[in-house]
Amino acid sequence: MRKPCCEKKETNRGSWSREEDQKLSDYIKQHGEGCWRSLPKAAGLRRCGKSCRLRWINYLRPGLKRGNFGEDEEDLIIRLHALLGNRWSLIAGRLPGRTDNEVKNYWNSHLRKKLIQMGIDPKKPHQLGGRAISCAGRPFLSKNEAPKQLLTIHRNDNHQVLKFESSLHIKTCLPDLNLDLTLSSTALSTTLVEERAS
DNA sequence: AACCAGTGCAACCGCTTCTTT
DNA sequence: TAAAGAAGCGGTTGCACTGGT
Repeated sequence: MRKPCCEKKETNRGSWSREEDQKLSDYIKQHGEGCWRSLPKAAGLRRCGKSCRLRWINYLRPGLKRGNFGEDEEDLIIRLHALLGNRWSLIAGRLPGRTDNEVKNYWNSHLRKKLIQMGIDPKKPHQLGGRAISCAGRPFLSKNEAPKQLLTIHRNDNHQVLKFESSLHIKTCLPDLNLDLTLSSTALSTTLVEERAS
């Protein structure tokens, strides 16, 4: 059996106070991130290391964008979700200033409903040439699989074929889903080309 | 004004993955 | 190679807030 990451009876739970935020920010600014397990004690916080990490990553880290998602961000999330499934941290990694928790919450509270209203079942696979790119949250890429290098894109009247390395071919059949993707093994940069059906 | 239901989001939990020994 | 510990991740929960009655 693994030991718990902290003694629950000795730690605060629930919402963070300003003082706690300040202590955490100050400590990380001074010593940098890392060693979350020992951080609470060193920073004088009665919190679990996990809790500190979450608080820093999601709310205190500099450069975070707060507030409403833009239309371009929404589109990007929808497309990346179709491609990657519920891999929120990967999706958030493509949205500067957004966190995985924020993207996940936004998907669950806004985008899922929006898709349903549009007649798209977010749980059902987006059919891409008979190959599901995501199904019930499962991505077409396996969990340990690095994004493939996109080699070519062929466009036809109402679909496009994305040709990846290792002979992974994807045909998009959704008329309003026009992707211009550039994928590499180290980073996935995505440029979206809006060609919505008028 | 009080109550209730719905919603959104911050935080927690437990499992998985990664790293170190 | 295996085991143990740390970090990361996604699902879920709980609570504050809001709008309707």
